[in-house]
Amino acid sequence: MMSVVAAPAGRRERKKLATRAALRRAALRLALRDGVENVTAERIADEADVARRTFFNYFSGKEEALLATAALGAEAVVARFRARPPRESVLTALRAAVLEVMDGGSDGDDDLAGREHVAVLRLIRRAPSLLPQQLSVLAAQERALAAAIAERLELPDDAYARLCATTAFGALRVVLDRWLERAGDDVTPPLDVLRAEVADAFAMLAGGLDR
Amino acid sequence: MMSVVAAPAGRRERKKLATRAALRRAALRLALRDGVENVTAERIADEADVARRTFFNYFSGKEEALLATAALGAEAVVARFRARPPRESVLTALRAAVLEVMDGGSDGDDDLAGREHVAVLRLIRRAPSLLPQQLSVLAAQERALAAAIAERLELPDDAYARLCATTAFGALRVVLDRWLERAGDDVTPPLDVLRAEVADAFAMLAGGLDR
DNA sequence: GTGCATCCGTGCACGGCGTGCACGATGTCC
DNA sequence: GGACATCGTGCACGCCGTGCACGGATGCAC
Repeated sequence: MMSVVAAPAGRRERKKLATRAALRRAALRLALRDGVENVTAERIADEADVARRTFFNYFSGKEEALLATAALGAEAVVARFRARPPRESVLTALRAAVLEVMDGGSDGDDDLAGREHVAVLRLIRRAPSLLPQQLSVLAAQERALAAAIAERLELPDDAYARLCATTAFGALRVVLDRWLERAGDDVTPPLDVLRAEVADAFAMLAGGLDR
Repeated sequence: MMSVVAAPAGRRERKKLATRAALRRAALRLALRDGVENVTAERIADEADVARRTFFNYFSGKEEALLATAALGAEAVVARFRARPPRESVLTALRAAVLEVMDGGSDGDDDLAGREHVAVLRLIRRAPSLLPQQLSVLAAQERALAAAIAERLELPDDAYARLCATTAFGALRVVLDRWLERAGDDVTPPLDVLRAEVADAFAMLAGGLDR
């Protein structure tokens, strides 16, 4: 089974995809090796063997290049949600979608995408300069998720759909943040705990937050 | 009754506060007059009659200067929440805090702060470059709100407090966004509708989101 | 007030950023 | 294989954000 994105058609399209991916991974590699603050657009371009100007044809800045990896994860959640059977309630489908993505999304790549995503989240925690852009990425996916929820309910995009989408991604952000907080600098924090806390958070949302 | 911030003591402190406020309002004035994309750090500094270098002593960039106005609103919500009687449930106190801030927060200033805040929110809708920073401002206040919730419950800062804080600000963001969306370019959209939708959103959160 | 320590505003310089533009190279279509 | 669209690249420009050093204003103790 192929990834979430459709297969490219012509050679031109394939090369563009390859260049974009090369830049994205070059940015991640440099940030992990030298630290986020020492990454410049020029270095990323050199690492990917293209011109500085070309880098800016693909990304608006180093932050966007770094967070492109994180964006893939958020997009995957939306895609998985759309693939869930329509009989499930919204929150049930959302919880399942999140857990599927965490488990590697049935990619055969030894969950390489998942490891990269966790690495990016760690970078963000240490480099506050990336936080605004990450939140922006999530906000963009919130809109997509709200549209998907509205389709599922066969209702127009209303307050409920938007609220669900925002709340779901918000909960995900809180859970991941707390998970990374406790994990410190360990190589691989326990995944079971993460899964359990995701389930807990969604249960709170479903049952009502008031106390 | 004085504003949320404590009164300044020495002359030095007062001057700093005045300079910061002057820069903040200068930024807002320029953005409203010339458009966000035509605002530069140098113009803001000139408008406030200080050097460019001085501007950067107060704000890290034009976005932070513009969003300082919005940050005041978010901080006010947290402050009002802390002032609510501890007997109220978390969501009840939060809803009341939000509505209090919307009603001008008992400032005698003819709700000038409120008008400025709405103006900034309009700017953000038209200028996507401000969105990341706005979300970052909200995220910072989420932490403060989570701490306040934890204190109220006399519990350590746990998942519930964080989830409540994130969800509350998320709901507020969604409601405000939809409100501005429908209002278009009207001078002053109906406030009653906004109040009602805030109440609706908090009711959804309290009752549980699942469908 | 006088002296002193501290803090603040300012100018300068520098490297990085993001973009408009023009031109040559490469893929695409018939 | 020729016309056309698209992409990569170099160049130039203005803006950004910061380290540094210096002079003036402020606060404090006496």
